[in-house]
Amino acid sequence: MTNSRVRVRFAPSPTGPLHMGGVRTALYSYLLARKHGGDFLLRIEDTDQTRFVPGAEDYIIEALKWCGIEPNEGVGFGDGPHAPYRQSERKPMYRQYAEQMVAEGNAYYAFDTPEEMDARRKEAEAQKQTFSYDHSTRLSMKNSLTLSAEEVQALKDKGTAYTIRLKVPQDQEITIHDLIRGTVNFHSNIVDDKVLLKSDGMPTYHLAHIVDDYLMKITHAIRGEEWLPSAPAHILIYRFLGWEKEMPQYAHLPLLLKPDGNGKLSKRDGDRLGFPVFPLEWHDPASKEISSGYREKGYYPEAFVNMLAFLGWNPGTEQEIFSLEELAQAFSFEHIHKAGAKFDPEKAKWFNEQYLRHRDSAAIAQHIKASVARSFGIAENDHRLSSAFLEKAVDLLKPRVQFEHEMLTVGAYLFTAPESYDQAVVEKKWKPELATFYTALGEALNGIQDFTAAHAETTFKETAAAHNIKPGEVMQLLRVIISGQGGGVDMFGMFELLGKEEVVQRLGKGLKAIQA
RNA sequence: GGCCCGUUCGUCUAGGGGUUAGGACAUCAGAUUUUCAUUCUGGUAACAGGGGUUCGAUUCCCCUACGGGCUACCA
Repeated sequence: MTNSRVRVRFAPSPTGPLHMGGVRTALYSYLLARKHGGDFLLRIEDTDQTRFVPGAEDYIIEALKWCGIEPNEGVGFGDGPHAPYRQSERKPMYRQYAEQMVAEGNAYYAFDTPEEMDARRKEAEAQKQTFSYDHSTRLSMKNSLTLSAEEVQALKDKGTAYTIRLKVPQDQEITIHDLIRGTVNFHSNIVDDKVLLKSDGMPTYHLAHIVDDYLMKITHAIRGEEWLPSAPAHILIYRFLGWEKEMPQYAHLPLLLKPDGNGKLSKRDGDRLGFPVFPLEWHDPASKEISSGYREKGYYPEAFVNMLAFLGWNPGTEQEIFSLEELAQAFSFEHIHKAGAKFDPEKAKWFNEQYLRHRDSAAIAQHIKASVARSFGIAENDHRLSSAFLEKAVDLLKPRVQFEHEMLTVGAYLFTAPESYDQAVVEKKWKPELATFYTALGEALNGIQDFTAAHAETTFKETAAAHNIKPGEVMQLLRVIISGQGGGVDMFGMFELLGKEEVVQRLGKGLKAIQA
């Protein structure tokens, strides 16, 4: 195992949209593969036909693409040497391994019907116990352990539905070596006889993932902590199949927890607390319900991935901003925290803010151009849509927002003249005798040849001085007159951006509105 | 209930037998910006509890408490 090529798989079930915890699992898997120059593959675990959700598989593929964590092998990514990568299409491959275990006495046929199982469970429940199909009960059930070979054959010939169950040996210590948790011991008596092959002929997760990991030469299996309790059964299956030496190294990741209270992060928490739990917006085909996504909320995929990487992992240094490539280099299991991490939506926003700050203004300008045009009804040839104008606006707005789309709301006054003026400021700062000053200022501004921020500021100060007015007395109201708001971007920078005509025009209009 | 995993500031975490227990988010205060935001500076704030082991435990061991996961012919 040590010398073989690193091959890591991400194996989600297409039962709905991939949630951010799943994306994190995919990310860590990708990072590990990338770090070692190995393979990262996507396998779709669709063995439960009753839970199939249309669109879920495409969603998973699109989400991985958006995040930039693309498999180099598997469903949606050109398949590869081990095709097919969809377990439903691999159905014929699994049975023989289950049968092999039956033949060798490590598994058995079970003919118990769902109704019979239910009855047993209810019975146990009545006595405040939990029914478990295991060493203690298997001899009281209807299976090839309790039935004669002839009876079993007769049942099978009749077409009676049956499952194949793992025959867990008694009184054994099963040890698993987890990459994150170290050695974990289980007693075999508490491991139940898991179903390996369902009555519809499909394998369960337990059998399927092992057969596929073995066949696909997987070296590392990274999955959520919820799988730790079934890991001993998985070890047993590898052992019975004679594949223990080829068994991938398991890593059980801590869970993502809700921001408030306790418990694992769920879709509900997102709705309740107003943050996305899915990478992409999801339209549920059955309920028609829409769940928000990081992409649609305006997150950069790089920021989303960076944030996700830090939920349970750290580089051991104080650096927090990492590109995907840097993450791949720095990634290691030693730095994965063992406890679950409460998700903090505020920090997620902070990551986006960092990426926005460092993004090239020209790129942002280009990116928001269409929505600026749409939001403010600006025609294609208008100078406000020129890259020069947009870039300056972006520079002004950049330190004030966490998302690009906020520039349109926070900085609306840069694109369109105000319709109303902050009343509180007007009441506080307006005095009729100031009218002469503002009128004079308009004229002075209009006289500037080169209408730069610096010239506008000088003119403003000179005009104020000439009128015996301290800048502080008229500054904020001037801002309100031009932008409608008492606060905002650097004022003279805004003047330069808007240009002389616009500023003078807004000044005249604003003054009139205030005096009215 | 049983089994397993876990527990450092409000949150994400670093650290590790002897430290002023470090950083980030959030928060508070000051400076800058005559505003707001940015930026800068500073502050508040943590080793769950109890036993060991040890010259010395937050760090190692045990117990307790608390939290989480699992306990399906779901993954």
